[in-house]
Amino acid sequence: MSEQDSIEHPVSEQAPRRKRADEIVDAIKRMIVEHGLGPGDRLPQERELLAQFSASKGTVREALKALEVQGLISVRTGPGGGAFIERMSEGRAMSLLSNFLFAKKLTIAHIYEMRKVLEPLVAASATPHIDAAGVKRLEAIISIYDHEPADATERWNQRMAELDFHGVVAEYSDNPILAFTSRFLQRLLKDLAIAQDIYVQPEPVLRESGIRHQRDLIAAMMRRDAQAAAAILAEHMAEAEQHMLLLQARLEDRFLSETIEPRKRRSRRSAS
Amino acid sequence: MSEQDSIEHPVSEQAPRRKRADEIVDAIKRMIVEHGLGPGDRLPQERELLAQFSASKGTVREALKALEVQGLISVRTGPGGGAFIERMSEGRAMSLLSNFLFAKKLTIAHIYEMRKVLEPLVAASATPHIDAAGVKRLEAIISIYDHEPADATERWNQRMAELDFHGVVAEYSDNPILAFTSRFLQRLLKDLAIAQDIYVQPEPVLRESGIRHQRDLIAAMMRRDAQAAAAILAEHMAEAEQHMLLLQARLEDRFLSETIEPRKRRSRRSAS
DNA sequence: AGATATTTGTTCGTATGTATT
DNA sequence: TAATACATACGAACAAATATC
Repeated sequence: MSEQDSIEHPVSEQAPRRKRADEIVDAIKRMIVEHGLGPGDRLPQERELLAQFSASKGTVREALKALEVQGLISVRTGPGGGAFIERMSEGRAMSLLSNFLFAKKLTIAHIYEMRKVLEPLVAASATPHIDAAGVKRLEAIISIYDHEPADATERWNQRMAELDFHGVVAEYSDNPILAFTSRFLQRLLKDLAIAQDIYVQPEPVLRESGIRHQRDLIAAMMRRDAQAAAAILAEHMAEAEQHMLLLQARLEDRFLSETIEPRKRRSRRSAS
Repeated sequence: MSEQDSIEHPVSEQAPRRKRADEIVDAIKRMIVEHGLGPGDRLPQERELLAQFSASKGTVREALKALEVQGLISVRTGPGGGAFIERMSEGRAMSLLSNFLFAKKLTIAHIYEMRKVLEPLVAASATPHIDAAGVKRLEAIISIYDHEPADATERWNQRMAELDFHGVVAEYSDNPILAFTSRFLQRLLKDLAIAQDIYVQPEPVLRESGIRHQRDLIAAMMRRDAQAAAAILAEHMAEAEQHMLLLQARLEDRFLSETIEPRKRRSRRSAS
């Protein structure tokens, strides 16, 4: 059942004896596309599904749970309730993806390697579509961090807002996969443990420079100059990367000097 | 249960009455991290979980199903069987993500907008790590399409192999998120309906040029010239994009001329 | 190869919870 | 408030898969 999603190569690899629940998952998926069901439409209720697949409640329920986790349906109780087609939220997609990347050890360098080339693209593709409301939102976000933070908490909030700034820009991109990737990278930065350490460090001079870049960006977008917008973001990203890597290096130095043993093994434990 | 994954804003929105099965999902997740369980380690068996959560079999099975769909565990029957920690496969991660992007209407232009900047990056980051075995694999792939295809099927296989070429290069990148994104874009191209139409069209001169680029790339990587590798791929991608957009335009022309009505809504679905 | 023990997979009947009217 | 329509949860019994001897 590893790759039962989407349409795969019909290699017909001698039927690995699928489980009933997984068959039902696929059957319901087919039902959805065949009947052209869209968000908000309702599937047959449990009773009917039981009859249709001649399966028991528990089994059908397992199948529905699987679809729910994939973000394809949501289930409501009560009269008129049942399973309804959903469109997967971006947040859920990101959570699912995070589970995959959790094992791989991502670094700030990895993330910025992509942001350096993607954020300029995002800015350029958002430029034709930004409007007054968008500009207003961007300026509201800037106002969160246009002043010295009072304490560590505010400092942290300011760093999060800086990332949100780029998230809002991405909302105006007409490229869905680019916008998603950009925002996902922002979320990874928020989650990365090392980044979290960095975000509570006082920053040297980056803030003024960052804000200047962002105001320049807004101006460029308002005069529909996509090329300029991209150039500004390229510079901004290069600067941010430098800054993050520098702080990271400092943190690691401090960590090493505080540590006695050079390598402290993180012994995975087994329950067997 | 929309966003119970990872740490979300603790807005404390008055306990939306979580479902038992979802509570168990979270409890097991916590159990995994607290005990530091890694791939291959086994969870307690159903019987024990029933006791531990004092829940019924159906309920814990629902929870296990949810974890299974998320790629976190897999369940085996028989003696010594049970639920085992898995590391999510790339294929599964891509399937999950596809479900999210399915609703958005992606175009070839969207995908190549990203590939143009990402593939050069991939090539550069793979350059220090490619080895003789990798070069051999790449050359084997090239040999699939270094000649005129005999029929439509072979033509299609050749186009798939061209995409696989870049997938293999990505395997040697040291940037996990970059490699994943690159390979995901390749998969999207394989799946995109329009792209599938294009791939059965005879190509004009692109093949020789593409193969030349790829041989140049191999040479650049072997002499560890990351910058040259990136430059070659930038050119290659620009050419491929041109080619795809041109063929797409031709297909659309043909489609329009065959159609009586100027705008024939491409209704994804009929039955509703 | 076959028997057996172990563990998940499925079913059925029933009871409880929840939202609509 | 009560009736209704639906999902949610429980428990016991049985079926199927698989490792071990």
